[in-house]
Amino acid sequence: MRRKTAQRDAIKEAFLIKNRPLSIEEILETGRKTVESLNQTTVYRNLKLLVEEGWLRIIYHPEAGTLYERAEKEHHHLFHCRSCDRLFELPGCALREKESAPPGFVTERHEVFLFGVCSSCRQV
Amino acid sequence: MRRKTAQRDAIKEAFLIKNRPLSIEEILETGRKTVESLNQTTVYRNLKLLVEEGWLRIIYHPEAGTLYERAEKEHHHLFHCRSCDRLFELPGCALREKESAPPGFVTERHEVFLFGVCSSCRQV
DNA sequence: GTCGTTGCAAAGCCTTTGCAGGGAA
DNA sequence: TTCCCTGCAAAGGCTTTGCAACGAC
Repeated sequence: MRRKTAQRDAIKEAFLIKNRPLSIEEILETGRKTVESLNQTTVYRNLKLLVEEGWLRIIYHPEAGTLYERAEKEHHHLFHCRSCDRLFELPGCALREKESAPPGFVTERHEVFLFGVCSSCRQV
Repeated sequence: MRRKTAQRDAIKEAFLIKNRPLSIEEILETGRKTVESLNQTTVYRNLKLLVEEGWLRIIYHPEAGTLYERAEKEHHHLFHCRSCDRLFELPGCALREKESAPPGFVTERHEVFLFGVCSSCRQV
């Protein structure tokens, strides 16, 4: 039986507030605004639980490292701006999944990481 | 000035022999067939050098972990089979890069990881 | 002989585990 | 009261750094 704790609520709340992929550090930082004593180990343990129960999804990003995001989010691609180092969630999907693998292969899901310069940085 | 060493040659040779993305462990294992004394630290140091000089490229794969591959390879996507756990390099590119990001964003490169079942596993 | 390289050990990250005390139900 | 959860410390992986010896040139 899973119990309700202030720590776990604070961690979940961090995702609802920020509404974007978060690093361990950001989760800890944001969660501590609600539960000051929030411990790093507790964060790791709860992230694991939340991934197991399908509330979160893990992302291994080449530039940003390990991130977590809400699992219920619609499929999207991540764009990393090399200028401002921000990560953008892009709507839609420009991958032709049916043509993504040779005949006989069954593609069940995919991850796309885009790299370049975002529109704000472009204009400067 | 860079010197020619048996260790570095053995590491490069591993990529030429295997001709696919390799993990640290595989590089070490393969390299030791040529230079028995090959040390893990030496591998790490040389991989860093080879990435810097553009001979290798690093891949952070969600399932396979950190891998290295020859930088001169043509652009391709990686397919991971959840049944046999093998990694396939797929020819071609099914991403419509121009449409991959919103107006104003400039996509310079991308990485695509596909997940599913390969044709050999499918047939069993 | 010079100084880039190597091997070994130690140190550094990031993440997980052990354990006793604390708190939800 | 039960036993899940937390915090702290210690331990585990993977990767980097320090240092003395080695060896390419």
